[in-house]
Amino acid sequence: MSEVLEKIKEGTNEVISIKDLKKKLESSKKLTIKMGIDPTAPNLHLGHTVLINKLKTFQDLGHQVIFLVGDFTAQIGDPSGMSEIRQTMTKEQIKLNMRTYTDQVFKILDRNKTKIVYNSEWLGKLEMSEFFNLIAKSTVARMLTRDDFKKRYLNNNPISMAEFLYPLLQAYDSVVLCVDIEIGGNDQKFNLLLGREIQRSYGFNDVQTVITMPLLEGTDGIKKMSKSYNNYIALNDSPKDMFGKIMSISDELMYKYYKLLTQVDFNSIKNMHPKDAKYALALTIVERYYTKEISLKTKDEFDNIFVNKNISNDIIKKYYLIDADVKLSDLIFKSGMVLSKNEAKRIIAQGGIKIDFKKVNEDFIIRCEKSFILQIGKKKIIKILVKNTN
RNA sequence: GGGGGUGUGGCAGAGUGGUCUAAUGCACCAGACUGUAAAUCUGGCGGGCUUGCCCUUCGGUGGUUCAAAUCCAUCCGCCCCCA
Repeated sequence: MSEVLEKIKEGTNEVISIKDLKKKLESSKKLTIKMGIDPTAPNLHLGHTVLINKLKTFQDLGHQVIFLVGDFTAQIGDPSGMSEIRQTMTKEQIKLNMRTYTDQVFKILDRNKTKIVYNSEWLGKLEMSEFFNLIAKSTVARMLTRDDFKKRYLNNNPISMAEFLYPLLQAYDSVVLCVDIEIGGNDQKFNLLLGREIQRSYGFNDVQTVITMPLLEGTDGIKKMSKSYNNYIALNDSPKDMFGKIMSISDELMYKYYKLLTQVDFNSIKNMHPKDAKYALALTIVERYYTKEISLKTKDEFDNIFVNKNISNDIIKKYYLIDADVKLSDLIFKSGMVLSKNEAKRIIAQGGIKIDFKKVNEDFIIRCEKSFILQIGKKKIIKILVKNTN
């Protein structure tokens, strides 16, 4: 039993409370574990996998895992950690995002053993009277104890009634689903704890155990991984992007990623050269979401491009040059790799353009004689194919 | 309902008639150095071209003025206090 408990506790930020959890595990009842994600972005990313992995632990122990898609709550917007009012999302946006979610989840969880639910199923049908019954169970003062609400309130920043009530809806999910354990990110702590209180108000004898997981920083190493900060590594990023993004993180962050995303023993990597350790991490992650073969191939490609400066045809984007004469800046703009011609000119002026691996300046004249490789900065590489006019 | 305040570039935040494409910081992009690291340094960071000029931007609209982010009117958003 203590072995199981250790396994569950591993990597968590907090378990509230351990005593609860122990009791539940000892009851040998099949427990219901919930984790919810609002489909506010089309992709799940590695940050989410920290939670999903923990869910997987419970699944492997034979418990019932519920993956909750917050299609209803997404319309309101979780205010957690937000310093400003959230844009509400339309049903269409949400639907679009939801479509890709479940497949991505099953890259980790067992499809046959996972229950997927959508909270619009019950929240969408909630009677006004029942809704008031719910919100009567908490108080304004209680809500304002939440740090981000308090900060916003003190800074005279707006808090909409909708987001103010959000935590109650999440708590209500736990009531409807009779959840024994809820898993969430560290920033979810308030919402998760409120779930306990609300369950109690609804007459639950045993309220949910709360497990919080540390937040995974994004590739910038500062903010939490999130679509809105554009610092994420998505589960359906191409192997090349996934590999590249991991290689570009700082060493310090790499060790955190090891801790939160892999089971690798720290002792086995601490003596490695950071670069090699990072290679190993990138390989591990890409392998998990693709295959070993793909991960190895991706590494080769990566080395080819960035170490050997040797680019093979099948790994770069292609662009067909049709016109006979094109200015360099126009070509760069037309290739779609920059947003404006001015930007193209700027990059040229700053020496950021290479053609066939040689730096070129603005006087460079493009000859429509043979195909060539165009590099814009370090990361954008495309091959320009000269269309044969005859 | 009454009173006060506020709205500036992706974000934060200066600017209260011309010198404003708008200080500064963050973010972002490029270069140098590297391990496509990080840190640091340098440059850039609205659009267009015939590179010197043109066009567009300070919540929206209208106005005053030779000249408006800045003044006036009006509308919209947001915050606070009183009820």
